[in-house]
Amino acid sequence: MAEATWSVGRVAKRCGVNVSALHFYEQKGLIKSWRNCGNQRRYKPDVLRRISVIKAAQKMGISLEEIKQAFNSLPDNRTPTTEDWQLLASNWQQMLDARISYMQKLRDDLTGCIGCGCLSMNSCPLYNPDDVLSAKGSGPVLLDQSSARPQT
Amino acid sequence: MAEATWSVGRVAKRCGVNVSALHFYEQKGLIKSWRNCGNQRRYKPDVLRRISVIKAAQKMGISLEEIKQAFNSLPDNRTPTTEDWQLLASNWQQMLDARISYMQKLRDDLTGCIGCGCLSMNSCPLYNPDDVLSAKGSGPVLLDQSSARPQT
DNA sequence: TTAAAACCTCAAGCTAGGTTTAGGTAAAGT
DNA sequence: ACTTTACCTAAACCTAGCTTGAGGTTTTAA
Repeated sequence: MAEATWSVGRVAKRCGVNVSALHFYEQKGLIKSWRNCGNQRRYKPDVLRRISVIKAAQKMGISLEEIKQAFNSLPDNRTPTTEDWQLLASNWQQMLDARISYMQKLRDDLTGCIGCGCLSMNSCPLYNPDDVLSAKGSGPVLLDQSSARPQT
Repeated sequence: MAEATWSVGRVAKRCGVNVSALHFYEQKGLIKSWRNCGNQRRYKPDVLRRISVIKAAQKMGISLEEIKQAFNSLPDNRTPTTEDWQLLASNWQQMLDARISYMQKLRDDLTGCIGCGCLSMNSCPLYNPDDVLSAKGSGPVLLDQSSARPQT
């Protein structure tokens, strides 16, 4: 059985994040801790899963705010079960599927459009901002693609 | 034939971006202009395509810096041809394909892992930061997913 | 001809997702 | 006992990708 209580440094090391990131997540309400008699943070083991999920979700382009929302669907009074986590995951899977199709459409548009003569500026997705392509802000952050790129 | 010269406001309106964004892109070296006698920016029509490409590329998670690099492969002395643009596009397509596979792997990992019992913490991709999943920074920005999400 | 709309520059501000620094306390190893 | 390591808080700083504001000029429309 895993140990019942974790210090911030151990959690950080185990999860491959900085202590400062854990402070940050706590401040944003994504994880919780209690304090020992010397005011140091102590964590229940399930914080490890939370952090793993945070990191995985970020790679899917999900913002901390959205992750927080999703975490709100987890039970407050008990350690989340397998089913709790799977429910959460299934929502994200739908989103991922949507995102994947979107990327595929983008790739196809790129193929069809980027080099087109654009005889018809009114119908070209590249030229027309009001298309599916239009953006309102600078969306979520995606993946570290170092693994998927030739070089950086 | 399209008009031979564009003001910043007209370009902005046509492309669905703010004037401030055009200033910004110019400052970053992504687009060029010359000035009229009253010091106002004037653009050649091919700036429209550049901006469209910038916006499309951003939706694919490509940073302005990377877009700038790609633009460096375009000819300096003449308006880029269809072939010039297609060469640029084909590189990005490969990257997009890689990114799509990565997302698919993530989705599968999520399915397999998020709710697992994690009897084996040493082999679970979600628990182990040194996996493919590991990130060094907060990668490129992806897509406005407003169109691909249930609600926001 | 005059007023409004568009343009200019430069600097500061904003959001996300953290990191860094400073100054101080607690816990652990020797 | 003492020294090192870990931890604490608060505030400042960082990058990307812009936007906003201030103060002034140019173009355009009536």
